[in-house]
Amino acid sequence: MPVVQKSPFTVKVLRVVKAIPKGKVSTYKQVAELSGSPHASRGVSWILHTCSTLYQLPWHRVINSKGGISFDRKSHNFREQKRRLVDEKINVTIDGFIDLAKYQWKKKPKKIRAVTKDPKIFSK
DNA sequence: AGTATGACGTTTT
DNA sequence: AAAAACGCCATAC
Repeated sequence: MPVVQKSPFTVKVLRVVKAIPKGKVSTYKQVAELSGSPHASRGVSWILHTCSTLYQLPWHRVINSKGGISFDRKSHNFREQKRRLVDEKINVTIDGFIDLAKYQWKKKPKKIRAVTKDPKIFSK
């Protein structure tokens, strides 16, 4: 059994994954980006592979960028992931695809402001 | 220190 | 349009 040591990257990934709200999904790529290494999607998958049970992660909410489950359709993992998603009221096709436009988690859009500070801008 | 492995993603055939 | 090639990154050994 691989012993899991927490590197800074690992810690971030765990934090991000745990932050995915129920009923939403994210992608390996998105998790990598939010963890500060935009091209580490493979690293993310590896961490999920090794740490998901140990840290009780909502690993099922992480799918690939095509919006699909990255397991073989006949595998036990596939069925389990699909079941857990459906349990959260997420629509999953028979082939394990999810509508990203509908279910993808959008992280806080960070309030925009400032431009509206001065009312004169709007008075033409 | 170098090679191998992934639940990936993108580009090129 | 499907498949292969290529790039990428963190970790294991």
